[in-house]
Amino acid sequence: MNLTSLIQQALSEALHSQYNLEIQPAELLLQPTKKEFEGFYTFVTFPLAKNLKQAPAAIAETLGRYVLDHTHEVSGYNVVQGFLNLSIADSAWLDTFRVVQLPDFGQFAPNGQKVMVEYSSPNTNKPIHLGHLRNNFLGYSVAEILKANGYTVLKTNVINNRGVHICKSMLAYQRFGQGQTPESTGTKGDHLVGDFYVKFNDEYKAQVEALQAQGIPDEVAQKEAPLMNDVQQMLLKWEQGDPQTRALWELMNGWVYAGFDATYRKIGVDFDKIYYESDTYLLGKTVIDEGLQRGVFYRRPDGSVWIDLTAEVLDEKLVLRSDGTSVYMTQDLGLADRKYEDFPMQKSIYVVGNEQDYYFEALFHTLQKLTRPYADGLFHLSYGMVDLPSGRMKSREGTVVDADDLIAEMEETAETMTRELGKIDGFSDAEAHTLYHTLAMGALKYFILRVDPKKRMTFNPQESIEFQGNTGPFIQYTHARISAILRKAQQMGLDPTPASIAELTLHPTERELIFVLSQFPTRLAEAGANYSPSLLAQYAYELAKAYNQLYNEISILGEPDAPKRHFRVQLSLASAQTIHRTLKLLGIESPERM
RNA sequence: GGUCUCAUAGCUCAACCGGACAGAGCAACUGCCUUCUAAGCAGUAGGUUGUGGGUUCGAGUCCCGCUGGGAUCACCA
Repeated sequence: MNLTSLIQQALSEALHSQYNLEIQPAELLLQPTKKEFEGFYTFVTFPLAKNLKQAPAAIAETLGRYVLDHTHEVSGYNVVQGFLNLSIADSAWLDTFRVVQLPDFGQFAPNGQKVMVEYSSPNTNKPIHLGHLRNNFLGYSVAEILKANGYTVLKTNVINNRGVHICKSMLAYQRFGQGQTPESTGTKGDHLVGDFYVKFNDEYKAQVEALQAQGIPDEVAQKEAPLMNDVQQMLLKWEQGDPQTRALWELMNGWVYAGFDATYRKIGVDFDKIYYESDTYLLGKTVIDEGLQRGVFYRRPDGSVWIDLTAEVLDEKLVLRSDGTSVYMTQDLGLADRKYEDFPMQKSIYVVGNEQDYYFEALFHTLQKLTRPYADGLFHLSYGMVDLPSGRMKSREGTVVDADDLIAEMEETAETMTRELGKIDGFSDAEAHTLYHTLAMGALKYFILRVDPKKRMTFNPQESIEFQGNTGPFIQYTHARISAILRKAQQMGLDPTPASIAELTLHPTERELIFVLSQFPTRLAEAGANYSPSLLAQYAYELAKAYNQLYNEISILGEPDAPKRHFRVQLSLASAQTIHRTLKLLGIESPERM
């Protein structure tokens, strides 16, 4: 039993014996004691005052007395108004530490539940940019966190590889591509295709302006521009399976996939299953028929199909166009069924920006009305947009921060700083470059993941490459620092593996560190329940901080007393391992040296 | 206009069912490397939590109003 539940148990008994009050231990909430007070755990007695008809301080005093007398883990208490602060005996801290050292500490047993996490879901026209990075980092981390919480997780990626937008790139390539390839131009495939998408928009804009100059009104000009007609033609050909169109489509998509793969590998995210929209976009039509038959949907005179969600405080939503072609909703209905066939899950998480809150609400309500067995487990992990200090990223204004560029820049910074600090003595070139990449990704991922996913965030390129303070590299540094100590300990013949620990008097920083270490499972569970990597990012920071405080106050290898020295080496090992595990759940690597 | 959402130190972020004097980092200023990695540690300064009410032992947190951002409400994807 861990310390928290032990104390809850004791308090529950105290309430029973002193006040004849029955409260379940788990309902007696403890909070960490504020630093300015003595103690580690605080129990608030205000809520009990009315019930027990006694002053909060008196209740705290009574409970404190009882717990101190009956629980040997509690070594003291003090009362401030209605706050009961409990101090913990060193022997109890050592017991706690023994649990922390166990190999399965913080590893939740399989819970038999399946969860699908869909994330990334790019569009094959656009190389990955900063906004996508938040999606990728979040999705990956949430999936890993859920695994650690005992779920069986399937990571999926739905690639939006068809439609008008793709035809735009294809058309521009046909007209202006001159047979270029990623190889011939030395450009990553996704960037090459993205360039043609931009090219299309430029040419199209020019045509529209030319028409406007002839006095043709805006809307007409936009529709009548020859390029737009050509795109519609091409889309039609694609849908009819025209071999030439399909061949070009496959060629260009192939380049994009290769480019995405390279980026995914670089940022360290992966998927168990990839869905291509070209394979699934027709699936929804049978769902439409089913919905019509069951009266969930209705058809308007023009042939379009709708669902009435006004009772859900939404609106009437179109689910199929009057010409019988799919809208987004149509596809997602079909895909939802397909996902469940492939992986019968209890939960299905869609990692998508909060601009689509309304859409997902409508989608989920629709699936509810269709009484899908998985409908209750659907969850939209809605995250806030990433702003630049100058405001929102706008592709039209060229203010989009490209992921590949950003990472390259951060690697350069990492290299500069590492060299300045003279930290690469004894590194081979390859090792040094691995380190720069590890640090760059650590800085970037931590910078993005430490913010509550639900909140909109500002990405300041200057601050994201800071390596000091509350940053990824600070935590990585702590890991490297501990690794150095462990290497030295090994040379000295000190065995860091868990062994019997003598009864010791602990230093305050040791107690604090054990306390933080012991919190790992709780924090992991919270992060899982809230789908929030930021909780773990914060935890990693607290842990690194606690270790560094200890490091500065007491000597580890220089400790003359052998049992103490041995204990501190073990404490160091447990700290390094827990930092490593926490960072791993965030998708961040822990270097041995830096 | 309807709906949703956000507003905390100069900047970027915290604050677990409502709990103690609202915490970190950056930036500014002070100290600490002949001892395990100073990408570190310790400290100073910085706040009427946008604003006005309400609920209660207690409100950054819950409710209502106001102000100011953002998103969304397509037979676009």
